[in-house]
Amino acid sequence: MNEVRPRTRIQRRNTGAILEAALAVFAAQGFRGATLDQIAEAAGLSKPNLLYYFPSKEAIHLDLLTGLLDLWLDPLRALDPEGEPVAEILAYVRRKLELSRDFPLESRLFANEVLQGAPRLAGVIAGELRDLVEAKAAVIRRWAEAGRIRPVHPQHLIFSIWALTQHYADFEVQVRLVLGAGEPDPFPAAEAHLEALFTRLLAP
Amino acid sequence: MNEVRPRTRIQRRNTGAILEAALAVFAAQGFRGATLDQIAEAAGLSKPNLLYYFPSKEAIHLDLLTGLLDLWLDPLRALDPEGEPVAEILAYVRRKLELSRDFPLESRLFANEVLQGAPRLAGVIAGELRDLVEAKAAVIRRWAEAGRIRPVHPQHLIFSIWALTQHYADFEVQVRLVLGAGEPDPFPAAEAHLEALFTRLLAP
DNA sequence: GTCTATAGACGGATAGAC
DNA sequence: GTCTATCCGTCTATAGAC
Repeated sequence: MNEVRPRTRIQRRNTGAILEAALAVFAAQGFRGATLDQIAEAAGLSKPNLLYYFPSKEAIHLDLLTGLLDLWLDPLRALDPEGEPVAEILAYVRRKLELSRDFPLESRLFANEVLQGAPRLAGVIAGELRDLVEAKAAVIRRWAEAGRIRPVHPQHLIFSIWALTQHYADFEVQVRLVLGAGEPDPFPAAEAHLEALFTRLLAP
Repeated sequence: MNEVRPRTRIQRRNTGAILEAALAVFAAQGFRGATLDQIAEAAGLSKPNLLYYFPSKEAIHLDLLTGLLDLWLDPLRALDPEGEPVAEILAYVRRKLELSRDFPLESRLFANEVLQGAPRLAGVIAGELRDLVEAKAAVIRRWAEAGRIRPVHPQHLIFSIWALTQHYADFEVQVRLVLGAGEPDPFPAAEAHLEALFTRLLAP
């Protein structure tokens, strides 16, 4: 199921180029919309050569998704129960927005997958992700009960953070078109806006 | 480019069945992922018969997208410059969340399209939608300047409303899996959460 | 209006030479 | 490891009988 173990320099370079090319194509077209021709072209390889490194289109896609998960969950993992509540949540928002800015393709790959029913990620979402959210929701609930933040539904607070930050990656085209040519980089204003939003929501 | 004009009852029934079936399939699989076989099957027609009513797969998709636009923009159009600011914005949030609850397929059709670069909607987004947002942003800005709501970036406020409400349709699978079987309908809690969020953000 | 049959193009994957 | 050639399945769309 997995790619050729990259022992040599050439193998490392080629599997890397394939994954990078595939990320761009899958993010822009979805799994079924992407073709091996496009990926091979973008990676600078022939189609059969690409299939020398990965056994199938599905295998490339799965490799990308699984490789993505840690990047995606780390910011939430870093939420520190011992920290100052509002500052911790604002830092989480900031880290998540940075992911949208620096890894928009990864965000869109993930969005494509969930949007189409998460056929390959349902297990991880119902397992690993759910457990992590549960744990951090408990932290947020304790903060609220201690009066250190205003009362809030913990899970829906987390959904809000995901929705608001990922929107700037997943709907980037719409954001830019609606703002127009005047404001080329929407992220600074987005960061200020989200900081104000969550501060007013949470600060007791 | 368009479908057979539905003069007879049979034609009206069949074009309706096709559009309904196509909405489900396009929403779940995206444009390229969807096949005419799936749509025909879901509509209870043969594939050639389907192509008697619409000239091409593309034409069905375009019909759905254009038909969707009014439904999608009406809640924002209804934002009343003469109303009470916080109540008006909360009502907009509520209407938008109702769309996510009652028309999740439409939301996912739209999300698929924007996510993949809005190839067919870029014109409308940069034109009609941008103008509408511009106009309503001006209203919000005046409210803020008059001290009737707290100062806020109008466009990013609107993006926030889109992101938060559409998340419950577009990422519905993830929301349900993370919440688990305990809470079968996430919408009541979502509505309460969003009402609190925007009230605290905006109430002066 | 609806069907069977099929054309014609494309996409994933493999064979086999080098 | 990389290539050319190609197999085979699937997909959109059309032809043509009824």
